[in-house]
Amino acid sequence: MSEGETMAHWLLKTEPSSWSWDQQVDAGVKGTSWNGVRNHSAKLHLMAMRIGDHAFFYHSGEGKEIVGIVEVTKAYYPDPTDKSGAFGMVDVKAVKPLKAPVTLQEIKAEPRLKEMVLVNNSRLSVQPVTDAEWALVCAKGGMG
DNA sequence: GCCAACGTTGGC
DNA sequence: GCCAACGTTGGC
Repeated sequence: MSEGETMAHWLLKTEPSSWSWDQQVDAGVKGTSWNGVRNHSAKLHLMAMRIGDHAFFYHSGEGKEIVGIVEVTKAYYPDPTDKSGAFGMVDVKAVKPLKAPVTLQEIKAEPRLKEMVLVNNSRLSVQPVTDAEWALVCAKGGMG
């Protein structure tokens, strides 16, 4: 990353029944590949991620809350589980859990977060998060 | 369990 | 290249 450049922030969504925060933590500092993305918008965001970027780890379905923060440890590369070769993935490792998970309900109740992709396009599995949104959610999560 | 939103597929 | 049908996601 070049001098003075701010790190981008993201949000990664997962069903805890298929991949949970606890599993991410168990994966340790080595991290794991964030595979299985099969959506072109999500792919573009994955491609824009760089090593060191941070992302919220969101549990959809059961929970519906941001539970932790992960860090990108490897930039976009081909996803071997995609036979077509069209999609790729990044590697992420768990950084830390939020002191208090921030629920979708809380996010929707906060006017300053009404532009969050999570609110407006909840189906997108890889989302950009603005610096302001990042700071607000961190504060709500006791990470201020 | 329902259904709206969205992406993908396939016939034309 | 359009669009209807279909499947999936995910909040409610």
